[in-house]
Amino acid sequence: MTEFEDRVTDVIRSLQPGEVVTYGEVAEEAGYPGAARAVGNVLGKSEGLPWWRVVGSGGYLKTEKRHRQAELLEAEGITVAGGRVVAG
DNA sequence: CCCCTGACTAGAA
DNA sequence: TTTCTAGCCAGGG
Repeated sequence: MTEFEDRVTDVIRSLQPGEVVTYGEVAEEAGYPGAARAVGNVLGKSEGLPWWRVVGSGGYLKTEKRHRQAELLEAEGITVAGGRVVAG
């Protein structure tokens, strides 16, 4: 477990139900601005994390599990349409 | 160290 | 709107 993974996992685990952030925001909060890609890698490697609360730029669901992600997000009161999170 | 890949992002054509 | 390029960080060969 690297410090990077430690930071990223900590940030993601601190997310509350209904809270959605982007890979870039997670990377920035973790102290690694620009490491959005590495954030995605950590999400895929780590387990037991609310990965569905992390989306792409603009709220777009980029993952292969976007269908599952949409269901999980809607289960938390978040609306997903057109493959992206609807803000409002 | 160098090269390629990946759940990324912003800018330009 | 779609396609391509440049930048960022981490991991494996």
